[in-house]
Amino acid sequence: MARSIPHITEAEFRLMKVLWRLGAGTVRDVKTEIEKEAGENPAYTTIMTLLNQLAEKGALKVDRARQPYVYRPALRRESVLGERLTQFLQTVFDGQAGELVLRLAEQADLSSDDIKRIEAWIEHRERQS
Amino acid sequence: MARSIPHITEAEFRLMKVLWRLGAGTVRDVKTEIEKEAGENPAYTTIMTLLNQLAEKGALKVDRARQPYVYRPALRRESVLGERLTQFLQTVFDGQAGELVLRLAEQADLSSDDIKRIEAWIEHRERQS
DNA sequence: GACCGGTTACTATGTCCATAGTAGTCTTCC
DNA sequence: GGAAGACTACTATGGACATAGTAACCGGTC
Repeated sequence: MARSIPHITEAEFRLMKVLWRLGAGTVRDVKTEIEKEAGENPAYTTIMTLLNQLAEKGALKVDRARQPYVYRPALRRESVLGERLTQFLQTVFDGQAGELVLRLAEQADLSSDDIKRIEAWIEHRERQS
Repeated sequence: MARSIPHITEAEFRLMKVLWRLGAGTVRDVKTEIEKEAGENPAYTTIMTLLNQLAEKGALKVDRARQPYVYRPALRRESVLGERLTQFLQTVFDGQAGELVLRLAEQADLSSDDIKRIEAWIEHRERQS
C-alpha cells in the first residue's frame, strides 16, 4: 500500500532536499547546509520548527536516542518529487505531459546530454514493446 | 523588452486559464465556467476580487466601456506557463530538465503520441545543428 | 421618476505558512 | 556539583491568500 504523501510546504521541501542529500542530520547540520547553498541565514529555531513539522507529518524520522536529535527522511525522494510533478502537470498543463516536454525543449532547458538520455530511453522502450 | 511576469497565485491562475480558453469574459462567464469544470461554487464576489487583482497586476485588461466589465488576458499563456515551468524546474529538480523528463516517462505520464512528438522534435533539432 | 436586479467597490475574516522568540532542560567541563 | 552553552518545547507574530459579505451604484422597466 503506497502510503499517501503528506502535504509538504515550500520551506519544508527545501529542508527535505538537504536531508536527502545528507542522508541524515541535526538541526545545525541542516542550518549550515542551507546557509551554504542559499546564502540565507534562518534562525536555528526556524529550522527546528520546520523539521519537527515534517516529523509530525511522517516525512522525517527522528532519532531521539542521540542528543542533538538526528533527523532522517522517511519518504523516498522519488516519491515526493513524483507527487509534486504529477500535481504540477495537472494544475498547470492539465495533465498534458507532451506539452510540458515540448515547452521545456523550446525553452532550451534541455541540454544535448539530456536529449541523448531521452533518446536512449525511447529506444529502450520501443525495443521492449 | 520582455515585461517581467507578475506573481500569480493558484486561485488566480485558474481564472487565467479560463480566460485564455474563452478569450474574454465577464465575472459571470468565468464563474459559470469554473462551476462547470471544477464543480465548485465560489461566490460571485470572490471571482470579482481575483479578476480585479489580476487586472491590477497587469495580467488582465478590463474593458470598462461595457457593462458588465469584460476581462481579457494581457499576458500570453505561453509566457506564464513557461515562467511557472522554469520556476518548478528550478525549485524541485534543481534545474535538471533531463531528470524531470525521465521521471515523467517513468510515471507513464507520456503517451505514445507524446513520445512520437518528442522523437520528431529531436530529429528536427539534430538536422538543424 | 421610483424600484429592482445585477454589478461593482470596499472591506472583512479565517487559515496557512514562514519565521522566530522565550524559557526550560540537558551535557559537559572544570 | 555548579555554571555555561547547546539544544528542545512551546508559543507568538506578521503576512499572504482564498473567500466572501455589505453597501453603494446603475440601467432598464412599469
